[in-house]
Amino acid sequence: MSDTQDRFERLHVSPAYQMVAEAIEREIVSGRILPGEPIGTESELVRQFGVNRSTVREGIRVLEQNGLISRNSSRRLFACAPHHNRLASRMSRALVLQEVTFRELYETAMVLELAAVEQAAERATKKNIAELSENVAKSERVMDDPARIAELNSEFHALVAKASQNRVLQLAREPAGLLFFPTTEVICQKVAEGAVRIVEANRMMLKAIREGDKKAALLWMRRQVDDWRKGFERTGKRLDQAVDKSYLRAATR
Amino acid sequence: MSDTQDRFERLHVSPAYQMVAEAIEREIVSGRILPGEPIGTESELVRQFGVNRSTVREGIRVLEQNGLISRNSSRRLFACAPHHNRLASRMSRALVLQEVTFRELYETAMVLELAAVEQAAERATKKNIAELSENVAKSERVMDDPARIAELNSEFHALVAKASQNRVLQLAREPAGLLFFPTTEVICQKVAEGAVRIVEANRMMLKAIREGDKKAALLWMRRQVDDWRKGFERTGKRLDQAVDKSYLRAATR
DNA sequence: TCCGCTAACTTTGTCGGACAAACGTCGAGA
DNA sequence: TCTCGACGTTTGTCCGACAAAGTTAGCGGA
Repeated sequence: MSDTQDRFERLHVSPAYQMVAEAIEREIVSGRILPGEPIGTESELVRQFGVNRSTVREGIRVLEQNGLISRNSSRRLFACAPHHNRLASRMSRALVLQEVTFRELYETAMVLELAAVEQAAERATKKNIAELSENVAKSERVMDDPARIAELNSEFHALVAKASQNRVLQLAREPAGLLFFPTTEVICQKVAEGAVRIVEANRMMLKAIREGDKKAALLWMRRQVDDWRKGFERTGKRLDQAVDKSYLRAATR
Repeated sequence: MSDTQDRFERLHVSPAYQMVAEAIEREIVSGRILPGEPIGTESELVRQFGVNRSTVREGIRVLEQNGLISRNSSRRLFACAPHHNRLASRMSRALVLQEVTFRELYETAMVLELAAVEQAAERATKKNIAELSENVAKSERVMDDPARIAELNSEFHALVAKASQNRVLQLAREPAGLLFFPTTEVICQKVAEGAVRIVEANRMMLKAIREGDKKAALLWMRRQVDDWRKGFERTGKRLDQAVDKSYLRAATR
């Protein structure tokens, strides 16, 4: 047998559940099924694909995880355009499992946050500014609650990215942001003036964004991220240490 | 019945398949199961969790999509630290379905590629430089094949990001990169000197990285991304147009 | 003794059928 | 007209089964 020349290369057969997933995925990605449209019941899919319900259900799990389909309150299936935030927490988890260091996080956050605030100063809408204002106002009311400050600061930066009107940038900064900003809690606990400086910087960034003053916006963002590094080092940790798994809880909700 | 005060809030019961997935996820994320370690057979999991095999299999699909477990050649399950590349293509798809514009892509790519090349100039290892050199050499041999040039250029930028030794930055640029660089194919087809300028810029970036010359590295990167925009506009498309679904094929492989 | 081959055994992918709980619907009664 | 309950539908889960592919053990030959 083995003396005959191989004429054909092995053909790889996808499992049926994967073909089900891919078939539905194609319909959604191509736009033939629009976000919000129902996919049909499981039995319906069983009938259409001619496979068993268990098989259909495995395919559904795949698509659900990819954010391409979802179940509404009544558990019926419908298509949805995956919002990147859903995927960002997965990426954060990947980063932690890869044991990335705080330095990697810091350097990347610096680049992305600067870009975000610069574009925000250029394009923020009234609504964006209102959201940022409310965030700053809330922060000013909880200056002595490090957890709350960290949470609001995280939200502030997400809002800045949103104000940039650049969804690609929003996506790019999200995974790092999810890991980076929760660390400000520890810093606020250890460094007395931590919270004050954070909220001051945010207030100044808001002002700069409102006035369209890119220079000032960049200045205060840089100052805040720099502050983060100084504060971080003052808590006794080193930048080249890996980001702890404990930050995942905050990042993955 | 309804006149009695609500004493308890509705308790939300997760489906069994989800609990299976979460239980295994916890073990991996916490480090009690290390990447590469086997998870056990389906029957084994059936025995441990006391649920049906169909239920276990649905849980497995969830984890597989999250990149936390995988099947090796013999289809046995084992844990793995999700490599972000796996997730990046899903993010690219999310971006396309959100109909992000080429402008968003361009602006973000500019920021991220500049940061990547700057850090690469600072930290590239011999191995990184060898990889980059080989990439440039390959490109020089296929100057008249736009598809191949686009592919190699995409790889070049991925290698630059790798040379930055910053995995968070690598992750952040990947989704945009997957969509951005395939577009160079069309540009090379329409703009005569396109391929020449791309390869020249890459050659100069390689030189700058080898010499640790950040300034030059930044200059050539900026020039290449600027070139992209000019070339893009010369093909008759507008920056504010949404990224086409057709680019997904290249991005999701 | 060591190596290769065959025959079990195991595991995965798929199937058919089944049932309880939750949900939606629709008609009867207030 | 509005409310409520019976009914059918759908989902989540279970059981049992089988073919195909992979793995292991044992056997025979060199």
